[in-house]
Amino acid sequence: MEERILAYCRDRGLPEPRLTWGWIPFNGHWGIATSFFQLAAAEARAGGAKVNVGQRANELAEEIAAHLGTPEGFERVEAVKGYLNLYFRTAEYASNVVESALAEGPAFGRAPRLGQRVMVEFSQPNTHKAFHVGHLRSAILGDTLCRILESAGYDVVRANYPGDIGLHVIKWLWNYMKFHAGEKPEKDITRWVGDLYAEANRRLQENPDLEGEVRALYARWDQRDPEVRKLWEVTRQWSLDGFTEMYDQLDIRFDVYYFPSMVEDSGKDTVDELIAKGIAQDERPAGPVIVKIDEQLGLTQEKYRVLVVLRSDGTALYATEDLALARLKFEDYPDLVKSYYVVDVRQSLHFLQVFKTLELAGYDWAGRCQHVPYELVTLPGNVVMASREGTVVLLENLIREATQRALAVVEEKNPDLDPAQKLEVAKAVGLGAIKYPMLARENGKIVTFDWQSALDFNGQAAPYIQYAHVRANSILRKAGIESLDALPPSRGVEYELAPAEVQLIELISRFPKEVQRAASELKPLHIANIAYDLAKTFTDFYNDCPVLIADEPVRSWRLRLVAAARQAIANSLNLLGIRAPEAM
RNA sequence: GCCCCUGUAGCUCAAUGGACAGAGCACCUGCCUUCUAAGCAGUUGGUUGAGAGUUCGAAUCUCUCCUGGGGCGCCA
Repeated sequence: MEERILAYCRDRGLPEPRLTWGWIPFNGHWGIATSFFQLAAAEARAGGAKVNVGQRANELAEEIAAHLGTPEGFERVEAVKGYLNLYFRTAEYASNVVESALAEGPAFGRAPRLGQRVMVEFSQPNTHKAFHVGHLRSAILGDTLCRILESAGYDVVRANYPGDIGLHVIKWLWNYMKFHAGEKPEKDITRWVGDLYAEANRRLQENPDLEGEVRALYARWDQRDPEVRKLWEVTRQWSLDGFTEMYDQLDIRFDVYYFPSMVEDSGKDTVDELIAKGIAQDERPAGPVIVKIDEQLGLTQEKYRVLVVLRSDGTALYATEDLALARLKFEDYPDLVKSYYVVDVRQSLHFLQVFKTLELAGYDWAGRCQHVPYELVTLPGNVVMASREGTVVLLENLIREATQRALAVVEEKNPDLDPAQKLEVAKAVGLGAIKYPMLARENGKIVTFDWQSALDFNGQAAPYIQYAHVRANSILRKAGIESLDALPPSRGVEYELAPAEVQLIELISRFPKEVQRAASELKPLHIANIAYDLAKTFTDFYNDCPVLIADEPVRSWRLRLVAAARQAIANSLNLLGIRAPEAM
């Protein structure tokens, strides 16, 4: 097609146009479009004469439309306001889209394997602390990115990096040894652990004299006191068990766990290496070990500034551990083409510094490390969630509340459902309602959490998309179609499609491209958008186009379309980590 | 002081540099004897923070301001 247009322009002595194709943005029309404003403008520049570009573009579009006639595979060609619109021969394309969605099934939208491995590190919760809604975004964003990258053809390693050492752990241990010795968590491990941490802080605030005891305990820790280390191991595991419960509920899993405690020593080795290479400057004991990155790079304007890689007392910092962790990841998986860090935006400079320092140290994989920043989840009034301030919404509470609320709605809407299924639906809906708002906005935008909108199951939200899936499923069930094999055979489209049908097919056809785009831009938002658009368009179809009572051949074709739409909706929900219930 | 992000309808957010800037929430008016009303239809609502520039064309790119948030040598 492009060839013919280019040839036409050559023949006419027109400048070579740069054609960019897009979809025709009108509902119910299916095809591709390009504009001739650029060509008209180029022509005007070359000619030097004053012309009305818009008008000339339309003339060109009309000329070319006339020249093309109606090419093979297209139904209609028209020129409108400077655009050349090529309408697909609907029947043929519609059939291709629906049949490929049905044939590929759960793999619809998935790209062929690339044979390339990437790692995504996400959800770095602190052991010995509460898990609250503020921690949820990294977990959900990271999980969804993994699903998207996997679908785009990558082999994905899902990594977690829980903070298992530091002052907060010592405070917790101190409180436990002094006031809770011998106690064990029963259920709600994470809540119990979090409460003890809050209690520790309260005690220390009420009686600052006790901080001496905490410092003493820290010293014992540093000297690797066996009793302290043992207790740390046991209690750390409690926390991790609690996290695992939480991740299970959220349908999130990990392939590998890294811990600061694993890389504390190797981090110090890395710092020694940096000093030996002359990259880091050792100012101990008067000062810390630092890397003057801008100076190393010969920059006159400050960009990377100075990274402190080791405290003056020789103890490790976050940066110390991150240097070693980055190495460890590439030791474990030397073939990583990318090593992503899903961490909040406040650490942008930190990662810029760490990765640049590793590059200075000569590690060629340093350029493959990439920070994927996201903004925080705050409470109304821009209040940051902090366990010490008590300004948190606990994840358990949110899940429980959302699930209960969803259960109440199911009871009301669909009382005949099997009780076990009601619970299933409540979980799917409750969790979907929690996840969707975290994914349906730019990573760099703050999510303000409030109970009312978190528990609103109406409108642009996961339950709406799930409901569209349920309706599609319901039609097929009533038609007696239990599996795809029971669908009427494919005979192509033998009637003129309604606008709602064309629109639905167009969206289904766009789904695989959106997966690619979401993967290359690392933006789950695109999937959240296409999922909602699919649901919305299916609902329009549902209202406009009866299926079960339609005459043949309409009925048979629409049943296949419904099955294809159900598949596309299910696949998009799956990428978001949201379950698609059969009924609700 | 330097750097990053952000600003779109009353609120929360969308929008490959392109056709009338779209949804949801909220408000108001209707629609269950038709494939599940967690739905649908309709009404109301905009000088895309301001100003300049690039471009045939700018919410989108550049510059200068302004608003809000964040970061900047021993916190994580």
